[in-house]
Amino acid sequence: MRDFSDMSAIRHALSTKREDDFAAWYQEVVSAADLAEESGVRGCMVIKPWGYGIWERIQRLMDDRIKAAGVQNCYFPIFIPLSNFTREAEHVEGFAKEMAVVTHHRLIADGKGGLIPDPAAKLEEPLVVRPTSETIIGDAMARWIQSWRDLPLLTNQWANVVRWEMRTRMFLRTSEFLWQEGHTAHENRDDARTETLRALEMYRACAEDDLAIPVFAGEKPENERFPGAVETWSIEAMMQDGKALQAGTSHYLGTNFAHAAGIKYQDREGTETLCHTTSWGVSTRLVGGVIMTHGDDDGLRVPPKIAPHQIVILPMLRDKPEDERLLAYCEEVRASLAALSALGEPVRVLLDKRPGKAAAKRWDWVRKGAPVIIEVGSRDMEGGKLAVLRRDAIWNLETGKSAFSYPAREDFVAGAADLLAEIQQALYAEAAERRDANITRGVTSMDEVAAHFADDVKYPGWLEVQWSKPTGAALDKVVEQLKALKLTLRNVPREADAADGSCIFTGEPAVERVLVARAY
RNA sequence: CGGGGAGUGGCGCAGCCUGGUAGCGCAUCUGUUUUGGGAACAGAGGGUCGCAGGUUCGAAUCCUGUCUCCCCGACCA
Repeated sequence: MRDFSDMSAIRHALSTKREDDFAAWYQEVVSAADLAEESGVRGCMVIKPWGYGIWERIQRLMDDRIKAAGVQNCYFPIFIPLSNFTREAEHVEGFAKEMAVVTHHRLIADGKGGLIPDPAAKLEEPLVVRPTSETIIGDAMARWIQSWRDLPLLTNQWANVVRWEMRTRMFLRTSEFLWQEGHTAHENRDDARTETLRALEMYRACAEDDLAIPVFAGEKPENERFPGAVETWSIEAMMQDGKALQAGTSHYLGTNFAHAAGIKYQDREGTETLCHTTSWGVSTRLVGGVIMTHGDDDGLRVPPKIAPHQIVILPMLRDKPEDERLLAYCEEVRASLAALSALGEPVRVLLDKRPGKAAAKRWDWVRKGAPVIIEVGSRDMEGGKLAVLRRDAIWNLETGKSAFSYPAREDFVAGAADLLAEIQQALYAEAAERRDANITRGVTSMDEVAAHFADDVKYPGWLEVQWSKPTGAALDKVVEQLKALKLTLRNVPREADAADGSCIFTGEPAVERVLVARAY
């Protein structure tokens, strides 16, 4: 991994640099960019307006893609009867250890000023707070599908889910998180697999085009499969510390869940047949991915497509009567920018009229990562100019000062849409270049793997190795070997070259190339 | 869930070992002087020290329990 910067003389907006302590830096960004805060409830966070605004943008863009594919939104209950889970053995085993369970429906006074669950109000059957909704949506599908004419059934829901995680991190792994889960049912394997891959490519497009995060889309190895799935596919992104983040998953579930829930249809010949189902999801974890892909030592940098405010205007108020004229001028600038269209949508501009010095507010917006920050003083107003700061390049590396430019107002407005598109592209290019520079190919032995990931190697990045795709016990052995080095198998990228060597683990002829990395 | 660390004004911390009426920096508010780039000075407000018990004349400080956060591990689409 290349150096984050050689700008040691610069006074950055954060106190922790990525290079010094990436985990501490991450937490500082979450708090300094005003994204989220601890709630006092284990593993649960309060998502603040700027953080939620980014999530809402992601939601909007993803929802458009989902609907464009003909998938319809629904909403299913948060509570799932415990017995639903016992129908699919692997599924229950996969989630049993991390489920929150509701057992009572009433509280009574404990006589000591507190409240306890009323023993008389114990539920006949405990309700599980959904960790994912395959089982309850499967029930609905079984009711909704009778004929081949009812297929495919394409549904999605935006919801919160709860998984009682042992170790949590803001956005990356929280006990409760927000996500979308698509659930579809099809006539046959081919149709279901096509849908699984459609969703996967939708995630790739959203990650790369909207979040500016380059990803590898590919199939997960057998040991990483979703409980109950026949195939699990993922998009994998490289964070700035070289670790991998699984940013979205798409599963081909075969007939496993259809069998468990009785999702059947009469085919064209009148034969009762099990459906083939899929499920796919992305979550608020994507916000964590944005932070660790685009954040820098001054805070977050939000790609324009998902920035709640793409351009922020800061009037240099003096707390004097002439402020009014300046504000009126800034409002004109705001209106002319808001009338533009950039990246396919109206430009989102904020005129930040809060009292306070422009410089202080500027650093606020730098930490939050607004793509473009404009400062306007009375002299700018007289000269018809603006002071413009691009968040993706805020430092003049020669002077160590903020890299303001001072275009004429009309020129800036005329070029604003292009500027936002350029920033979106620049963030993607920077991330893609960094990722590609940190993937090593051609490693042919476990000794080389161990050396590559030795403790004194600061940014080992990822390996792409050839393997024979072992299964069962042979795969378990590989996983154990990698685990000793804190490594995991990520996925087999669809676009990877064909194998032409031997398996790095077994020595047998290789059949494909798989990514190996440390992971979140 | 195992090992380690931590919870004291909004934020960051000191005080705790060796109990004796709570302190610093930043932020906030007021005033003055400034101000084209993260202002200076002066003054003011704000905390039952995570929570619950216990020991004691007296607890931020000692003891027990508990909750939450951070790091390592186990676990984890």
